[in-house]
Parts: sequence; structure tokens; C-alpha cells
Amino acid sequence: METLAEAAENGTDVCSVPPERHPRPDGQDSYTISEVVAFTGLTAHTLRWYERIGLMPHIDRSHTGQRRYCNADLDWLDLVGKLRLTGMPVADMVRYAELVRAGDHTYAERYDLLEATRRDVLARIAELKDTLAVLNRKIDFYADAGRAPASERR
Amino acid sequence: METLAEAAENGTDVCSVPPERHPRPDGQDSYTISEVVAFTGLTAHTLRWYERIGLMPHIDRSHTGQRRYCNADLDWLDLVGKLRLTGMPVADMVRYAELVRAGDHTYAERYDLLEATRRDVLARIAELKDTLAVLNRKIDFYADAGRAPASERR
DNA sequence: CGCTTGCTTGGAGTGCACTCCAGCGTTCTA
DNA sequence: TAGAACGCTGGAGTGCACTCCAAGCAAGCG
Repeated sequence: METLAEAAENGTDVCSVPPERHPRPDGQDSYTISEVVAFTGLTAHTLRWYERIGLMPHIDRSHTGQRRYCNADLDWLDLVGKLRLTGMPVADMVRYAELVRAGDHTYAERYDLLEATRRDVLARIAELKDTLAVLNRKIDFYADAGRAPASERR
Repeated sequence: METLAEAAENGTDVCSVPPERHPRPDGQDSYTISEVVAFTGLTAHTLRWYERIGLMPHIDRSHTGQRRYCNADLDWLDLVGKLRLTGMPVADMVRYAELVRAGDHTYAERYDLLEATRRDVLARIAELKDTLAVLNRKIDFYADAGRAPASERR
């Protein structure tokens, strides 16, 4: 169990919110890159690329230099995956990662960034619902038209 | 007022569902590319590119060869805009445009395409709601942490 | 021990959706 | 009627997010 300050120091995210289960319990959590590929659905290329651009905390290495991911890294990748499908640019996620690495004094900035993201997500959901309505009406139209001979507008 | 068959023939979409108002009434609907830019928020480059790749029906031209868009074109661009923000690839939208141009006998295929899109949209909304929940918990965490001294995990 | 499979690196390549450019013709305003 | 602003084309360029490559080291197995 690590303190908040420790978590901030070693670059992992402080609040690993979801109480989801990890493949291996804390303490025995050491995953090769291909295991992480299997868990996340990302490619090894992408995982290495995330690291190069600064989107990942420092990843442990084996004595021969191979990457060994831990549970906190898996949690981080989970968050990144969620943010990615909101349409958030990778550069913004890197910004957030930098704030996490920088330590506790960046809480306010992290809050602002997440709050802005939240607004974006809310707006996107609204847009999608709007699109859904249009789609539903068109689908109804084609369903009706397939049943009756094409003769009426709407 | 055009019949369904006419609409299908001239390549516009048969069911222009939303009863939204156009800048000019049918009959006087003739817009330059820059007017369409103003209405849609797209760039002129993008409008010409959409035409080149087959995403637009045939656009009228003035006697000197300049584009003159009509209300139906605006409706089509509105639909394209909505589909675009669902994340649908442009190639799929081109496919739908081809089906519309091909005529009435493609109703079943259009239905299938829209139905598949609908499922995608529903799935994306669910994903976004999931992300929103994570975001909300993190935001709450940082809001609390900003108030109290950083000392407790969560 | 040899073989296969996996992991390493920097750098180059890919696909998508635009985005811009040069060089020219057209239309509008004073 | 001059000048600015707008529109035309084919083709090249851009930015993003990966995606792949070559060459070499490392690990597990019969």
C-alpha cells in the first residue's frame, strides 16, 4: 500500500478509482509487453510509442532491459483508453501525464483539464443523441418504404 | 415539390427528415460555395474535396462553371456532418451516397447501413457514459483534495 | 547447443481527412 | 473600368495516431 505522496512521486496516478480486478494481485504484478497487449487490446508498437511520447510513467525494466508493467500501469492504460475514445487528442493526455508526474501541486490544473474534458464528453453525448434521432427517423422511413411501394414523401 | 422518384433520380436524399428552415425557400435556393461555407462551417476546400471523392450528389453549376448549391445539398451536408461526428469513416459515407445515387432499389442496403451505424452510435454513447463516470469520480477526488490537505488515499 | 519465439531500438512508412498552392478566370463594388 | 474579392483546377503537403522495419540481444525448450 503506497501513500498518496509516494504514488505522486513514482509517477502513477493518485486516484485509481475503479475497483476492477487486476490479472495478478499487487505484489506479484509484473507483466511483459505481450501480456499487456492481451489485456488492453493495444499493440506493442503503440505501448512503446506511448512511452516515447511521454504518455506513460516510467515503466520498470527486467535486469536485461525488458519492460515489466505493473497494476498501476494497467490502470493508467485503462484511463488513457477511456480518454482516447472521448476524442481527446494524445497531446492533451500527455499534458495530463506530465501534471501527474510533476506531483501534488498540480491538482488544480488536473482538475481544470478533467473538468474541460467532462464538458466535451457531455457535449459529444448530446450530439450523438441528436444524430441518433435523425438516424432513427431515416431507419423508420426505409423500414416503411421496404414494406409499402415507394410512393409517398417523408 | 418533387416526387420520391425524382429525388432519387437527381441524386438527392429521399427523406430529408428534419423540418429545419433553409436560408432561402425552395425555388430561390442557389448558394455560392462561400455561402455554404458560412452555413455549414466546412471550408471551401473540404466542400470541393467531398465532391471529388463522390460524397456529394452532382452540384449545379452557373453558366461560367461556378458551383451553385441548393437546399437539398444543404440537407445532405447536414446529414454528412452528423454522420461524421459519429466517427463513421468518409468511405462509408461515400458508399451511402452511392446507394442514394443508384436509386430506389438500394433501400434495403441503405437500411442495413443506417442500422449498423445506429448500433455504433448506441455503443459509443454507452462508452462515453462509462468514461463520464470515471471522469466524475476523478473530478470529485481532485475537488476534495483541493479543499483538504493531501493525505488520504482514494 | 541450436532453434524458435519474444523483446529491444531509432527511424521510416501508412492511412485518414483534410488543407493548401499556383496560376488562372469571374464577379462585385466604387 | 479598375481593383479587390471570390471561384476554378490538379496535385502536393500536413497533422495525427499509429504501424512497421531491420538488426540485434534474450529466454525457454528438446
